[in-house]
Amino acid sequence: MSGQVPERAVPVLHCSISLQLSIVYSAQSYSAYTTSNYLYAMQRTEQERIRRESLAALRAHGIEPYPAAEFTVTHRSKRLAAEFKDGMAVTLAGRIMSRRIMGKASFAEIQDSEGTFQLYLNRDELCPDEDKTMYNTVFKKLLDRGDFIGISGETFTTQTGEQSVMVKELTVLSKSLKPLPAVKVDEDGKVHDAFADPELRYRMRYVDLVVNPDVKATFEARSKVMQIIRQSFDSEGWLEVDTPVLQAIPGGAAARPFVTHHNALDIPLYLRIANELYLKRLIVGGFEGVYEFSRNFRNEGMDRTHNPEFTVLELYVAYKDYHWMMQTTENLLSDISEAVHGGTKANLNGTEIDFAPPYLRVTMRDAILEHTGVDIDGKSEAELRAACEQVGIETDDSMGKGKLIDELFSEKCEHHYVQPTFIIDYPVEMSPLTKVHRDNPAYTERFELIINGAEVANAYSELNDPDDQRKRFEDQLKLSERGDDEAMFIDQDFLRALEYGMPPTSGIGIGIDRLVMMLTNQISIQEVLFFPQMRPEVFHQGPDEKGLQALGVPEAWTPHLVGAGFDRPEALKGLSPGGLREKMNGYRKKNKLDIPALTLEEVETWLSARN
RNA sequence: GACCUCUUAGCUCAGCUGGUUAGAGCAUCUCACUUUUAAUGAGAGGGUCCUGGGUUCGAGUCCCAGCCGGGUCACCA
Repeated sequence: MSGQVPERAVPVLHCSISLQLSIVYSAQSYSAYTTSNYLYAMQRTEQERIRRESLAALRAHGIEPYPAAEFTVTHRSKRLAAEFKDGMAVTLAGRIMSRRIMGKASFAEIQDSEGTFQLYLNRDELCPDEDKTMYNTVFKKLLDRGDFIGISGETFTTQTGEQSVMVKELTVLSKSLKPLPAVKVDEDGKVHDAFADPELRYRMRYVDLVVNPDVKATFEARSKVMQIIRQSFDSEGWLEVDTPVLQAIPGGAAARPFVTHHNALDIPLYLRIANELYLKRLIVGGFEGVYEFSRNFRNEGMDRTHNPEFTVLELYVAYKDYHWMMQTTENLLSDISEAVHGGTKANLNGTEIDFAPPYLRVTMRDAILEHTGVDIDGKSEAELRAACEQVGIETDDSMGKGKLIDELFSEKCEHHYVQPTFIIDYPVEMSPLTKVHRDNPAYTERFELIINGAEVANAYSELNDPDDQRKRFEDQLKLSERGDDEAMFIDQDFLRALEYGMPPTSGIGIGIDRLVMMLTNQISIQEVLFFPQMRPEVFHQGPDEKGLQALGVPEAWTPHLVGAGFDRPEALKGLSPGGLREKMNGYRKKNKLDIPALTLEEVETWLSARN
């Protein structure tokens, strides 16, 4: 086809409809072209229909909208902007994000992985010969916002001073069939008509990432955080490892696990709630430092700081203690902040957080004393329970000393610590995997890092005395018998490993999702997870006339069942024959259908075939 | 799991005390336009007002139930 305006009239329209059907009903025979299928295809939005027409028209012009061949670029947008000189020959690829068509010349924005760049398309530059199809038809009519193209051309600066590429060659790389949200940014950088609905953004993160550059930046920061940690740990010679996600005993933390079943072994398996006990086994095995970015799973509530699956960086280093780990942690966080922000300071919800070391160290006893007036030192369980009641914390009989102290801290103290603070020396009852404090056996060598009132890291001088560890597990078992459903399971193999001997070791778990939240000024964990957990979306599958006919519904009736909303066999589930008959005969009357009314027997046959 | 709240065009949103054919901007389509940039000018099309009941002469609007999302709480070392 040569030149001139595209015919979007009847022939192209037919072509596009048959194309839609072949895609939508590829699993069915092509003869499934019936009234209701036609209607279903027509239910697409106008904009989608037009894009499919353009898709078919591109093919009619001999242009494959989804070519297989590699397309090699010379530049990406950010680097090109940095190295920009007039007169460079460049090749770029990306998504068309906007077009400003002015007759025989146009401007367009192309977006690649680094950002956007302006293109200038001039009819006679793009099409120096007689045939102006590529500009008049392909670019102006058949391409849309969202399509991927590759271009080659020459750089120049426009009258208004904008870096641009004069396009000499244009290659269609991929046609987009759904319109992107129409987000616009004005000259003050203000965003108009933002794509902001959280449900749509999380369910269709791919769209979110395309139209919201800040979202992309958040995830780039997340990746940067992990990259800095790897670099830092690898340079120490510590080993990145993988340990089981499917565990027979969900150990290392106290939380409700997800349960699954292994068929061959015929046993229940749990998705890990922590990987701690496995990494310690590796220290027993002789590695000096091991770390893992562990995806953990906890079958608990979801809110803006909890997702059922989340990522914890666990690090264990032999011959170290928790003081060393505090220094290591504050230096690491400072380095991470430098890498992400170019400095140690980060803004979080209007508050400036400073990651520069050293961080304040406050013992748990002092923290509780300061914020509640209660001195936990030497208190019995009964005294602690009374103290809790006194400051307005509800208690019950299942709560032991550890849990009572934990309530005092998390209810009354934790939120006071906004700047990074190490809360240290936790009571022994709430730390079953931690070595007792070198100076006082009522406490343990444990710290948590609190930032903006939330726990970001948890670390110990690891308990390596096997007999003490066994006793601590047994204490947990007693708690569990009292009804504390968070108490830990006993892992006999882990105890055996300790009996072979584990060097003194310090370990830490850093909540990566929360750390990224702190560094990227996000108050919801969903903003730092590409695909946060959501209730599954219900998709409308479209009508299944063959399925209805298999139940005995005559061909004359199937389109009308579909029209009345009974569009698949499943839609008939649990209906009463009388009710369905009445409804469909009513539909027949209302639409003046020229087919015999349904009998009760007929409808009963369909339903009994279904149920 | 409990309570509160929201859902209107592809996107962002108006829609009063229930009242004619549900509106706007952007996006889309048609036409014009060879350095624009939230391009511009003229015209056009586009709606399951989340779903299902109810009240009413009449429901986007009021009532009841429910879905999805959001929030608060519970749960959560």
